[in-house]
Amino acid sequence: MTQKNEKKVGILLERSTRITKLTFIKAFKKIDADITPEQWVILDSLYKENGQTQTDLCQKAYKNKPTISRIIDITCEKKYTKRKNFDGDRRKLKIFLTAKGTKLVEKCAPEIEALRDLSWKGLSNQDYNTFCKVTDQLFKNFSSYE
Amino acid sequence: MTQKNEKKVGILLERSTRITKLTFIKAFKKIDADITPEQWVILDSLYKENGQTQTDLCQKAYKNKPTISRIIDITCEKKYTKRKNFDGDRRKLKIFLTAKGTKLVEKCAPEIEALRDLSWKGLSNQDYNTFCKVTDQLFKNFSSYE
DNA sequence: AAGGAATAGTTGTCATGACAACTAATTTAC
DNA sequence: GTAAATTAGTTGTCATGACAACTATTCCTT
Repeated sequence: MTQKNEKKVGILLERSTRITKLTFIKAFKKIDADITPEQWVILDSLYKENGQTQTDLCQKAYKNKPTISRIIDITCEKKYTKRKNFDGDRRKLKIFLTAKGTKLVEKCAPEIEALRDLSWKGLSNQDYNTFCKVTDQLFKNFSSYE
Repeated sequence: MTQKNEKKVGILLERSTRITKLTFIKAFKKIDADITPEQWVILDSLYKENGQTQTDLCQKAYKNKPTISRIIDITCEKKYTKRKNFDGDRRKLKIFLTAKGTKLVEKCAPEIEALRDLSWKGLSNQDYNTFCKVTDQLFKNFSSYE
């Protein structure tokens, strides 16, 4: 394991995550979409399944509740989403994409698709599968830390 | 490529990055070290090579200049680092670890080492190599976007 | 030598992410 | 039925990260 100890998982992940996010930022700017990568994650999730609770969104996006709440504040302000009461449980809210939000998602989808294609260029299905395996295992390994 | 398009690189990276960072936060708390993961990256870099410029640190950490400047503001306030003038170029500063900073790095090192070991548990050298290859390729792929 | 371009670092602003704490509502245990 | 525990979402605070803009300094071009 000595060879691996020369490489830090953190820096590899940070680097990749950062440039991925930066590239998404550029893409949105390129198509003149007023949205951040993080907001996109939420809107895209709602596009697939509209009317989710904030807790649903948290879990899907691996984000914490305060962060989700704040992102939704902003997407509501931009009129991309709307908060509605959840029938049967007064604590919960349902979050809906607006027509404006739906339009935006559809506008962005081709460019994001292109980004996805770009990201895996020069890599095989096997590479992808190993990447998934590694990220899953990292998640498991760190989930057990204390 | 249709299979891969079901999976988004962003979310995989985000998830892994987040839990990695969270685990580092827990580790520092566990050993009662007053430091964040991001600050650690800077201190560790200085431990290896003391007296670097901020730009050096930026490049090594894949962070932008304002962020580095702010992190160093805080590490200076905590007395872990000190800014000094760079002989021969009045624009530049050299950043040094203090004795307190050095002590902190040495205090943290075993736990961070243990985290490193934990992170790769259940994964092979081959997995690691593929992970590196994938993250490098992602970096390259996105660096070419526009 | 002079002026333009590039560089090092800083400041402002906004967004996101972590933790802690809180309120209100629901669920669980007795 | 009641009280304790848990849950959904919000607010506060601090740290980080992005972009834009800025000042001072150095480098490059003419």
